[in-house]
Amino acid sequence: MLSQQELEKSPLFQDISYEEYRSLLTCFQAVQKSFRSDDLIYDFSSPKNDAVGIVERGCAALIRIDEEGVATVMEELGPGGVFGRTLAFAGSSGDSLQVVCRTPCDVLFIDYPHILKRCEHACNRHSVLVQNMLRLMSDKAQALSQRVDVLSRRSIREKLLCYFRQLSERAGSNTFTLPFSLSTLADYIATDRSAMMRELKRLREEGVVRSDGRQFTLL
Amino acid sequence: MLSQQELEKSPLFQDISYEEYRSLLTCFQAVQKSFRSDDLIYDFSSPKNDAVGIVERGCAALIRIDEEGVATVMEELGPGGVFGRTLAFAGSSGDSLQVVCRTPCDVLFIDYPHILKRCEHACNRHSVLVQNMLRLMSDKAQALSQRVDVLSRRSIREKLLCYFRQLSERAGSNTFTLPFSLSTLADYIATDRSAMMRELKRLREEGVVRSDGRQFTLL
DNA sequence: CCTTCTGTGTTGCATATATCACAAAGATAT
DNA sequence: ATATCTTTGTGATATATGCAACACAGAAGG
Repeated sequence: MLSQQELEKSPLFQDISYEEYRSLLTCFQAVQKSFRSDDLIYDFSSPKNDAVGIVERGCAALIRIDEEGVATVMEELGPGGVFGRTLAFAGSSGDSLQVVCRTPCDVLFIDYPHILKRCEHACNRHSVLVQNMLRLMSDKAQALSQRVDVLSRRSIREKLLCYFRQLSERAGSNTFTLPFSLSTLADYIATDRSAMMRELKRLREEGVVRSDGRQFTLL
Repeated sequence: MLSQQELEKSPLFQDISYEEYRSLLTCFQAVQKSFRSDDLIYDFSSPKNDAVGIVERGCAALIRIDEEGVATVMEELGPGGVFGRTLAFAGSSGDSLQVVCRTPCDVLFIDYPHILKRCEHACNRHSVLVQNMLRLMSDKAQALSQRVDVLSRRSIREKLLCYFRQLSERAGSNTFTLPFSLSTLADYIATDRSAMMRELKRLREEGVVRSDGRQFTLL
């Protein structure tokens, strides 16, 4: 349950009053849970719940682990991040898909079909919520598009540069900070870490980028 | 302008009457246009319009062309397909992004911010439309997720198998048909065509798949 | 009919990338 | 402080992948 102050910051409950918020929680059979770092938030392999999760506070990550145990970061989920079976990955049967807590999190679970169904009460707050949800889904689609943009590049060099340009654009500056470690970055662009390090060194030597730890500058 | 019959099939205007539909078009300053094969539907490089396009009928494709002129299929857009600057690709400055007509198309262009803004009339049809739009965006997110799932695999072999499993699951059968040519498939999984053909041959030889033209069977 | 184009199938060769292995620096916990 | 991690950095080697080139079939179009 969010406090009144937290509610105002919530991307999902924007423009919704505290009273409306409370009645909506009931209406949608919503459940809010808190997690600590490294907690398992959600496991797609257990087919029990078809709920949708929305990150209200903190950070989480969607991880895929394939048959050989290789882990890949599929998505980074900040506040407003949405995840759920219905809107992700058929999940090639063999591998497991999990949402893992990065920093202490509040996550709201909602029965998604309930949102898409027309409310018999035709309640006004419902439609505001749907509108907010649409905003979140647009953001998600955009984030995924950018990911595809990076992954569809044909070499490590191009992948790195593409991702750097995205970060630089987001930061509004030539200098920016990686949201995760270099090891995770290799994972994110779906290549071998050592190969990526080599390419990174080359980029530095050629004067294309400058880097210090996780801080980078495009030249 | 859709006919009454077409309207019922439209994914965006589901549960909306013909009268409501007509008043919505005005309300959203929507414009419907028709295209023929190979027509350029939308170009992201021209920053004039921030509209969102929805494919009502026919098929289109979102194509990226990078500095060196290499084209990559970013998305296949069928009926219900959504595209627009706000919900895709920052587009690494250098390369151009276009939506191209595949089969004769009807496309509806809507001013997107207008949808996300709250309607001062609080009209009921508006909220139904938002709900339908949410459904479309969910579908889009799901499609993009699956694409990421494929692209994040580390070898051509794994990419192919992952994609095949998706198609097989979608078809509900071990046998399925590719939605496009083998050449385009290479493009879709972001690898070299000849390298893909080689891997495909190996898969056939090892008895992992059977294939005849665009028809495949997983064994 | 011939021409032109796109899709398919295959090969030799160069090289980018993965694999494995090791070492040092920082982080975290005991 | 010590031990145990993870992260970063680098190199030698094997291999997967990209590239260029060619041949053939079928479709589309004049």
